[in-house]
Amino acid sequence: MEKQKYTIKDIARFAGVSPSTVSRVLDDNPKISEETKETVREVIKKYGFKPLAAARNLARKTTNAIGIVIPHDDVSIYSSSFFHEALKGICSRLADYGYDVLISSGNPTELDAISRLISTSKVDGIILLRSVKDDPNIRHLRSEAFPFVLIGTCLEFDDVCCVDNNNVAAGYDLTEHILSTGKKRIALVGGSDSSVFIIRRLEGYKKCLKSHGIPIDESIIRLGQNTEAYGYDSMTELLNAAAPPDAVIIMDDLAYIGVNRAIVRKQLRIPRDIAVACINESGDTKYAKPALTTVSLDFNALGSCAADKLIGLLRGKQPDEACTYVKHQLALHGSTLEVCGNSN
Amino acid sequence: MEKQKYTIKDIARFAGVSPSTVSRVLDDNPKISEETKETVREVIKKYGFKPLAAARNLARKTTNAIGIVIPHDDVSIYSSSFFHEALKGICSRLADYGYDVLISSGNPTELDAISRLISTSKVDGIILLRSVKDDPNIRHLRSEAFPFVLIGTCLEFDDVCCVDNNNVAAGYDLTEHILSTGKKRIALVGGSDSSVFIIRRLEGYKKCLKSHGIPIDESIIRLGQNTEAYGYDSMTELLNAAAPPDAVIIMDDLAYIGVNRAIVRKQLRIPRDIAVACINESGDTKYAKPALTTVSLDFNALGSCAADKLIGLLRGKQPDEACTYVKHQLALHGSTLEVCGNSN
DNA sequence: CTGAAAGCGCTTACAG
DNA sequence: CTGAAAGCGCTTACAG
Repeated sequence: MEKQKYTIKDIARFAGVSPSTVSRVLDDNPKISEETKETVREVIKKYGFKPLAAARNLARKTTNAIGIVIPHDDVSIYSSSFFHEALKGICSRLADYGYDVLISSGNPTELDAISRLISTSKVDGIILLRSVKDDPNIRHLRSEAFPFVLIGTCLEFDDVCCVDNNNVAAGYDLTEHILSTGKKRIALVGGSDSSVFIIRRLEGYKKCLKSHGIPIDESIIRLGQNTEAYGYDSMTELLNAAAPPDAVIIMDDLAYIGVNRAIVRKQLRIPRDIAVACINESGDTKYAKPALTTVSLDFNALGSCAADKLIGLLRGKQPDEACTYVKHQLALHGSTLEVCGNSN
Repeated sequence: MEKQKYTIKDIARFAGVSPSTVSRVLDDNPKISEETKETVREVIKKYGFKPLAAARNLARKTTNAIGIVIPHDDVSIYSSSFFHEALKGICSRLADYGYDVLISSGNPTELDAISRLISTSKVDGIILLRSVKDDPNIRHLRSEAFPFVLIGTCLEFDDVCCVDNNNVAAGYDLTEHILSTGKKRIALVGGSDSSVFIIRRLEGYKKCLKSHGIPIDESIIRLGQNTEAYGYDSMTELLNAAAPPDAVIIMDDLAYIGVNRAIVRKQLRIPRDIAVACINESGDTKYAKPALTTVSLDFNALGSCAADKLIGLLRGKQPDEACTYVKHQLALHGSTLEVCGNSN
């Protein structure tokens, strides 16, 4: 288990140059002649030499790592594939830049984890996987002037670097599509209205109705929780009302199962009696029959884009815009389109 | 943004001792007098001094970090809360030991990520979040004699350090409970029979039937995939058969929705016509009506236990047993017990 | 119980 | 274009 077999000195000796030169070759320093580089590279390769991170970091006074804190209390953030996908996007992009990703469980709170990461100078920057209203983590990071990027949207400060789905556009596009199929009365179900992303999807929905001259009926907007139970109860109420909707947009994936159950129970046909669409597809929505029209959100891209942006910050590049939007995809299927047979 | 304000030299000067002494106080070295410790600690606290990790690691020739690789292709591993919970367990326990957790996306393969972690000596050990049959990762780690712990069970080598749920017991206990309610014909649905944990749950089921003198009917065992579609199709077939089961155990959470849909469609009463139970509860199973009897698996404990075990290995402690089992919990509810009203 | 000194394996002005 | 030397901030035999 001799981990670090060779040091830069060994390589220098083998290659007949000085350690300084080896170091520069490692860095691809343009001042070194191609000839020397070739020789040294061969030796490096031959012996499988890898510079020791700790030594390099100490000499450079950098950590070459960024930190991530695991949210610990919020089921909705990881119950879909968000957490896993975003993490993957972050890690693989940062690996390209040669950065490590340090992950810390927010113990006892996320703020503690963040303070620890900063004060022990273990990371050069932080990626936040979510934010809440009046977020203490963001406040702390700002007050420390510590480089960070938020995945999500920050309502309080408009200079916070963030990467997000364009939730306004997602809400708008889906509404637009459903209207184009001839439906007139689109209900909204599921997702907490204290979540920023839900608020923004709602915004897009309203904007679209307005632009079509359709009045907004608050009685068919049911934002509460992203759970099956909430979806079932809300949808049941809506369907039992005097003027039931002819379409429903589910605002987040987990509510879908409940909404669908309410519809099945009423023995309604999808999409004839009621069109169904969902923002944020997931395991739950994948096997719907008829296939479910969704807005699919690319969480992996969210992660890699956040990584890009943070690296930019660390290199002193001021971002073009504080918030970068990642493209979403409208996936049109039988639940809003009268095409394939209903094989329930 | 002056991250590292003070060095050990500064603290030594302020405290009127040598850097060596400060270092020893940091380590709580027993040879240092309590008096000196007190003084130095106060200074450390006063200036908020934290030793620079890179310097410490270089001097100690250790990384104080362990690595984790994100599985990238297997939906079933993270679609439940497994990934998130296990990660949390690992991180918070390792933080207690003062270890960092480095996370790497398996890019392009997990094996690449592992090789990278080892060859750049960025971590002292690795925790594997899963294994497959004839696992190349395990083979590589073994051949390098690199310390690692597997979350799961390794069938090939019995000296591999692992932490797992006792899936045999889980299958056994649940079967036992259902038999105790008077049911006789228990079907098994969902979960891939190439997964080790499914194989072991099956083993427990068979063992229990055997011990009760009940013959095993392979025709009511449907192991294939952990998906809603597979659950629905299998359950439908089972219910349409000449001798339908009077109970069903769903072998993994994602198949539950489909199984339930098949039962609802047949308008069967739960548990009177058919008792339903599921191994591994999740978001999908939480809102069932009547409430679902489940074996709940503590993924967080799996993570923290794996952390304990790896730290043990790194400290040269040979583990008492290669495989440690984490306790599961049988949660008995209306889906197998004739108690609460059916509010479906 | 404590300190002076060497060393961990790199990087980087500085000099040539 | 390259090398010698100092330094990054710790730890740890060694000596007392």
